[in-house]
Amino acid sequence: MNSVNFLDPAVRKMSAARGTSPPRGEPNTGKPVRLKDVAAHLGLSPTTVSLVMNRSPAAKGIPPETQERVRAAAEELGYRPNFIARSLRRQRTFAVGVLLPEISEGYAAGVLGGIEDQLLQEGYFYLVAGHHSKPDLFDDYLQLLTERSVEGLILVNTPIEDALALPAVAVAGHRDIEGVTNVVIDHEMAARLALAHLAELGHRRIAFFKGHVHSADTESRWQAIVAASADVGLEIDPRLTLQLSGDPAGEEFSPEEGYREGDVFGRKLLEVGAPFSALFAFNDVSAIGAMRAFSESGLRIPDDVSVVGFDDILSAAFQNPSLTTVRQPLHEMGRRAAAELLRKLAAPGEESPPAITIEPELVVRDSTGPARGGG
Amino acid sequence: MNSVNFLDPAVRKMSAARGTSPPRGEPNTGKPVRLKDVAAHLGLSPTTVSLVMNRSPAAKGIPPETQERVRAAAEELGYRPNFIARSLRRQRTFAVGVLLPEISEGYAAGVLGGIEDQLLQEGYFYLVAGHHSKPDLFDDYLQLLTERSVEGLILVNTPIEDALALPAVAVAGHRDIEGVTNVVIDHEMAARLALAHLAELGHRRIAFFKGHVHSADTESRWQAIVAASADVGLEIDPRLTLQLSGDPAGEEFSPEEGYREGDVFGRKLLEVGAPFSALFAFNDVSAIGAMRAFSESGLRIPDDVSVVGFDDILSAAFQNPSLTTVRQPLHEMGRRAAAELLRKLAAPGEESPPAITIEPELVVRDSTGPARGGG
DNA sequence: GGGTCGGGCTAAATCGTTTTAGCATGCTAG
DNA sequence: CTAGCATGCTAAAACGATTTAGCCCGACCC
Repeated sequence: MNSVNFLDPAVRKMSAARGTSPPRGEPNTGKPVRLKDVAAHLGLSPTTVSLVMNRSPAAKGIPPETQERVRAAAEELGYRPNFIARSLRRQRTFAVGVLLPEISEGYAAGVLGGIEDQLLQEGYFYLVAGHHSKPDLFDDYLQLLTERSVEGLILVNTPIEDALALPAVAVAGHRDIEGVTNVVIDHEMAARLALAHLAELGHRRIAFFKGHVHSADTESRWQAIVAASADVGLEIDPRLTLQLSGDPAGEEFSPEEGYREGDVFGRKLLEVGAPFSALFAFNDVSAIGAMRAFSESGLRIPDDVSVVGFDDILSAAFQNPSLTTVRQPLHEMGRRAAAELLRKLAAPGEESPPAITIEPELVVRDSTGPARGGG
Repeated sequence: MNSVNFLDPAVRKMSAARGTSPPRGEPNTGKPVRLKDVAAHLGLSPTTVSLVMNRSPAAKGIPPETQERVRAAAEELGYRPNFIARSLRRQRTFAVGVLLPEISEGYAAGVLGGIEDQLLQEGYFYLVAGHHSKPDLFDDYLQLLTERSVEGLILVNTPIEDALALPAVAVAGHRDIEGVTNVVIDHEMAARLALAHLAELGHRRIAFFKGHVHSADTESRWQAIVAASADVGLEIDPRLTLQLSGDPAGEEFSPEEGYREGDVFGRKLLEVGAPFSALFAFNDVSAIGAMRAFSESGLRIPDDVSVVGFDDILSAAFQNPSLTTVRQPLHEMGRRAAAELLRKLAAPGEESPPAITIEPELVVRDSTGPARGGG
């Protein structure tokens, strides 16, 4: 555990940086070079070569001169250790499994990007399985990943029932599972950021879109909004609080649907008749839909109504006007999830936190402005 | 090769579907069950168990009754073969490597989704490495992937110099590399679709955004546009042809930059003074930027100017007006790339096509309409 | 000169499979 | 009675590393 060796990613990184690749000129002779070949070439035993290459503490008995010879030969022959063989012997694969609905979905792709960065930086690889939200595939892929000896799991937007046999971290996990750390956004902070911003602009009557009942985020975020409203002295008008219906899988519904829903609910809001000068939507797509509805009703944004979204999807910046929104740092969430998993792997016994909260960020753009008159 | 065995993905799929997981009630007893354990439990040799589990042709000598006993025991004990050990022995990993700039970028994520679907369907996994367009990382990751014994490579938007030691397929490959199959979009068809659509609406004077000089797509698409224009009898006015500058890495530049560039070039177009009734942009982000510039100059879309984009990014549908665009079927391109790679792996000797062209699709939305008056 | 110690290595077991080569046993054919 | 041949299995050698337990040799000590 405490030995510095070649299997250790840190050492791998070093040797990679050192350019251990075979000399430019020499063509790759058919078969790869094995440890045995290097040993034979030097008239030494594989043991010796292995000890030297891994900088094993047991190699301290081997004189520096021999060590140099070994390393030179390895370089010359273009020796690259076979990771499979190593994994088998060491019972370590330096690989983790990632379960997610599907990659093309914006949310998961963003998180995956963060996971990717962190893992590769630490010398790990990962295997991804997209289950398209079909629960029976969860188990199948869990099996396959386990067969492949992944050391841990990251679940993105993947609800599971039972405890897992491997260390795991969940992003947007919808349940509390024993031993699984959840990476969640700090809803209190998100609500505070958005409401403080609107309050500062003079808005007093604010409309809200609540998320679908089945989404885990809905309740915690709503409670945070209620609390933050009280803090800044705002009253919430139930008539101006609309619950989106969306689809049962939570974030899974298609952007188009969410957009259309925002449009529909934006109109509903106008029909209510109660005055409001701002909308805090549950997510960007519904905010964009609502903006369209408002515009078509002749309201100008932000002059007549300010709109705040949630997520900061790519197109938020491209809207006209561009959308003020609470950014979920998806990349960061992926990074943190990966980092936490690696921590668990490194310290198997230790207690790990049940949740890691990530700070959202308010991105102020052009869809919010001062409230007119009474707000 | 022609034997049906347990390592064969097809067989794996079967057994996975059969629900070979350990009985619900029994808790996972610490260590996993090995082949040897099953053999010991039955009083048979590991050989026999292996032959049966793999449905090896050599198992024909083993009576059905024994085979049944073996399978029952495997199921009962919850035996799952260790993939690592298998990979070592068989010299097959059923894994491929994917090199791409980064996942969060819309293009690569879309393609990766397609790769994912196809590979998992065929029983393969994949290892992803994001090189952030740093050429020195290409080699490093290539090394790491090779060490991990991937069987082939898929390069997404990853320009390489030399031939590769492994079977490979490139998506948006910027060069012709010996032995690497390129998956490319059918630019001729794309140009025909867009221009026919505009011509049909009566547009005669069309402005164009050309891509950055370093992007591989730029030249082929432009030539396709020139050819298609001739076909429908349109003349191209050089004054209305603006070359985007973007960034050297081609598609790599950030959406924000692309958007801003579209805005700037949209204005430039208006300053030229030559009349035009439609714009065919190089991609959606520049199209969206240009739409903003046009709107701000008091032009109405599509009444005064029609705009056609390229790519069909998520936000194209959310624009106001929604953007008519030529869709690059990224998912499909990923699928095809993966399928072609698997084909190469299955038929090592065979010649493979230097390129696979994918058909784009015109998505007509609200940013295009009939040309007014003279077009 | 015998014992001990350290220096410089190596033999062999191991990880969990697959696969080749072949060993008993019993039956049949000649 | 014996060669030949199924039948039903198994021993053992891979695959390519890591790692434990020593081996051999010379120097040193007393």
